Amino acid sequence: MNKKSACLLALRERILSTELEPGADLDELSLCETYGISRTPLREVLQRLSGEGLIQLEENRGAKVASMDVRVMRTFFQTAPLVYANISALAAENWSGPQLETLKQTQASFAIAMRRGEASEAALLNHRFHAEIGLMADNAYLVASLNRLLIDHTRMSQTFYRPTSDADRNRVRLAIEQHDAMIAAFERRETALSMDLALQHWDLSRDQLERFVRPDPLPLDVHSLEARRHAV
Amino acid sequence: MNKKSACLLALRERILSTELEPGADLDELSLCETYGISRTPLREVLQRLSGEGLIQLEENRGAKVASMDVRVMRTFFQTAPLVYANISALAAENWSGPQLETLKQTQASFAIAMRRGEASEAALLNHRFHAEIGLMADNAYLVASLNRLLIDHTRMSQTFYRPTSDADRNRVRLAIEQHDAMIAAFERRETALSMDLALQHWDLSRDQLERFVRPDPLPLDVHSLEARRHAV
DNA sequence: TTTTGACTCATCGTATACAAAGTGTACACT
DNA sequence: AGTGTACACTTTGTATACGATGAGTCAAAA
Repeated sequence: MNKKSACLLALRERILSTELEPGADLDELSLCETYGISRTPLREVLQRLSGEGLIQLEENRGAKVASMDVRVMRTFFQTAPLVYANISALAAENWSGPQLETLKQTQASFAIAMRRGEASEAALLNHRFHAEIGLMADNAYLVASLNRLLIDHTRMSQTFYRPTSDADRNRVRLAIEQHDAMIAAFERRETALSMDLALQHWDLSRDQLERFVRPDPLPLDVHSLEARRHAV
Repeated sequence: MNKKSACLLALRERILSTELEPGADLDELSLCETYGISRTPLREVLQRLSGEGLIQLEENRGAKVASMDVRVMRTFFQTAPLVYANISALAAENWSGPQLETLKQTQASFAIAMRRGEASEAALLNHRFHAEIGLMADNAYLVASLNRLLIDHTRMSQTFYRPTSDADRNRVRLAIEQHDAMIAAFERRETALSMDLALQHWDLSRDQLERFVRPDPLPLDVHSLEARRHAV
């Protein structure tokens, strides 16, 4: 029971951090050994992960980490702003109890991880931040979409949290500021503003992600390569 | 493998048709007997159903059919038009291959079931109709929301397919016509029209569902009761 | 009479053993 | 030499037995 949920948590993180790469095969027996449980509970964990969209199960052919082909990318970019904006507005409207406090703590941890350069940790905490906004929205239907989006978003954004230039570092700082602005908007229950901030946040993220999907073309000659080197 | 998926299908239908009522406890052993499989595969089926949002699993406390309390209703009515409209537009844009043909067949079966007064069958075929539109939309993210919505929608609309008045029968006929109009719009890839038709379809459905959620108040005195009887 | 505690029983969770399916390799035949 | 088939091995699927947890009941004490 405890080991099983530990296994579930661990596999989730390993998939989200792309330590287990999209499309990778998962071997039941070795996973059993790793997490010290037997096949029955492990298979239940796999069923759960499959339900969350993190892995894909094929009859008599084991489990694979959910793939991220180019076809789904398009729909990702198409769908994300709609869902993020609405979830954000709903969160401002519906959050209750200690949820905002929890969100603030996650944001604090996120900022720290970022400052320390712990890239994977930062990506997971960013994931958690947005998942918690989903909980605040209190809309089981839309959250289903949100969680699917966040899986791919987190996996794609791995590089984002390993900034290699000042421009990148600025973008990361802006992202953190946007999180703070969102928290403030939620606190005041400013629905329209929350929606707007979510869209701004998305714009930033999208620019970064598109670079991941469609990286800068390789330099054509030595001169542009040199120019590039100084720019970075 | 065959018996297992049969069990999955059957349980899905029994839940959607509210033969298994929201909140009902599910006993593993009796389900094993019913479907002729042992507990291990049955539990995997339950995990799957849980992933789809049809049942809820509680640690050491078995499985319950997903409940439908009033709190989620509100978010249902809030969310449905957004998702249905967008799914419909995407379906018009993205359907491919034999999907439209399949949809037409489902619609035909639906109309027949309706004409024959097979209420449960009609509700399930209506569910399938909209689930197929989800597949046509080809957007894994939004479809996650759609499927959650359809679960509750189908369960709530059980009464809809048992029309008891001429007015109700007219509404059902209109619903069937709207399905046909949607198919035509998809066929011509008319995105905007498809979205509009989905919203019209939703309006019709919403009126009916609200009656289910908030039924007409009981008559206050004998006179209004009498008037009511003639109206219906 | 009510409340609390222990005991029993039903039900859930896990491990292991066995059966089935799929895959890869080696050998033979064309 | 290339292809096809058969056999063995790896991996997945299922059943069953046993251990653990929670719920219900009965009795005893306050």
